[in-house]
Amino acid sequence: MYFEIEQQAVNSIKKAVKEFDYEIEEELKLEFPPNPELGDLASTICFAMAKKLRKSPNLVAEELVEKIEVPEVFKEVKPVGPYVNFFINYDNFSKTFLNTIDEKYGQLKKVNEKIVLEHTSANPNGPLHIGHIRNAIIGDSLTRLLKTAGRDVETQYYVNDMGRQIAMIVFGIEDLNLNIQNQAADKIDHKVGQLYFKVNEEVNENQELVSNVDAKIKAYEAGNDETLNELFEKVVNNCLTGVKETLARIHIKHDKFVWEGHFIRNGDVDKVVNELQDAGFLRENEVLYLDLIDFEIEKELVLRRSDGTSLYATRDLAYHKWKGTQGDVVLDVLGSDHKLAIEQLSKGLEIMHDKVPEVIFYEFITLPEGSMSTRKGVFISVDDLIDEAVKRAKDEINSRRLDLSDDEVDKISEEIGIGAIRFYIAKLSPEKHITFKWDDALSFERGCASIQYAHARASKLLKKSEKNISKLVIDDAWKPNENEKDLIRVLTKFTQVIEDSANKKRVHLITQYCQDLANAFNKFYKSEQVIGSPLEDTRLVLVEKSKITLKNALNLLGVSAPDKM
RNA sequence: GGGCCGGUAGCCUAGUUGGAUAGGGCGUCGGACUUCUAAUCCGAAGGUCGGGGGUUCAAAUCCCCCUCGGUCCGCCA
Repeated sequence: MYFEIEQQAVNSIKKAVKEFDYEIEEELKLEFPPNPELGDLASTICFAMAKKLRKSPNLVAEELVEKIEVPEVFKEVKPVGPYVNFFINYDNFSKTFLNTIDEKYGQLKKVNEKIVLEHTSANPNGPLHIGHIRNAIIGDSLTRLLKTAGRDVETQYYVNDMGRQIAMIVFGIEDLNLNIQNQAADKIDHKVGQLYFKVNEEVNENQELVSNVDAKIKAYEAGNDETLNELFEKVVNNCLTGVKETLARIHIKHDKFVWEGHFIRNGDVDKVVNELQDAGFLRENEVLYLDLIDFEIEKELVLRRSDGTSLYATRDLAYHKWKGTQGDVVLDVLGSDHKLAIEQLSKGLEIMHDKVPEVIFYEFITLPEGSMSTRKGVFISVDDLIDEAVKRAKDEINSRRLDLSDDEVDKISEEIGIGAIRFYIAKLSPEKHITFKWDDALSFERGCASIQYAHARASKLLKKSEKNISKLVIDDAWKPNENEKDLIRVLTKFTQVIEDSANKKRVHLITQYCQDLANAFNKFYKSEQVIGSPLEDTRLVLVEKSKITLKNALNLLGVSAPDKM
């Protein structure tokens, strides 16, 4: 519906512009004026026209507006300084618009584009910590956003089973007599992390052990020792089981888990090395490396160690080459510390004429004391973060509601706790560095809880009315008042916000929309009587449509919309 | 040393393809619960957009210098 009104406005401008000696070069885009008093849509075309016509933008705006035939949905079009502003006629428009909103509101038309999106991909050497969660939340929110914007998205978790970390753990089990199950922790991934930490301490004290770890890496890569292979796989699967549980709790599920070892066993890694060799970009100097000096990257990319084994980058190259065959776009969510690595990798892919990934980078989350490290055992796990969030939410509910059953309290505190975490991460633009503080992350004033609260209020109201919502009809004579108009105005923006955020691949724009929508709804709720008002049915429809939009908007962020709070 | 990212009210932050009074939130201060849940609403105070130069009719936004913080420059991943 929004796109249709925008189109009408654009057409009316285009038609009017024909009366001037001016060619429109680019596709006309409208924007939202900074506040509703200035209208609902605005065009900036007069700046460009002014240059060609050698008149002031303000004058052009006045002349242009005179030529514009006002389309029916608008009440008026007027020049405001250099802008041409359109005012929606809410008396006519509101009913038609609200009737277009159904459960699918926000879902845009399918576009023919398959995206392979890799996110999280944390090493399976311990539990997820709050550094990883930013990757997971950005990746998952982006997936939801892109799907809603009509793209076909497949998510992948790249499993680093061949790295030094897993070899360390296997070494700990085989040679240091450590056992995963004996570690002091509840969850299996935490047990793996504990064991990894212990092996690190041992190896740090006794550097000769490093060669034993190297031997494990080499043997696993060779792949002839069945028992060893099984042990590697068992360690990784153990850890992954715990990681998947954590992700599931914050509503994240990957379509595929792709093991890097796969690309060794199927020969893709060798093929990649050979292909680059044939292309003439490989040099040898004990190690085999990719020389990128011609591409203005001074740092060479090592593809084989002096003992012949491959490196992370080698396997990643094979993985990305394959990913390029699986979709139209390869999208990676990566910490900004990977910038150089991915640049090198992209050059490698370019040399092979393969698809180069598009990358969403995010800056680190650090603790006030400094950065986190699984190796040193210094981190806050996502499980601990969730537990704390849910606990705080529970205290909050218990202080407000005494009429709920224990089961209800548990369910709601889980929804609110998870929401607070996801919202906190999603609302910041990814290039912003975060110093983690509990109180910032877990705020229930405003923030996510107030949005969920708006939804709960809407639910309660609909239930309390005891009417058959699907049968309600909007009063033909309804002329929305200011609070109603403000709410409708925000509702119309939803599809535009989705399209815009999806094009920019920036999810934090959605959080602001959620906040705006909740604010508009809460204000309406506070100021206007619904049940018992002469406009009861009409307002109930408005409440229901707001509820749907709130729910769908929260869903883009992986946040659930409770019916009670 | 070089590359990349960030610095916006007491705190967190949006806006960075140049254009409307720099938009939110927290906190502070003052109001609103006999009325559909006050996790709410209304109002107010609070800004040298890190600093300095420059380009422009117009700069938080573009260019140059400086500064503070993060990060990368592994035969780690």
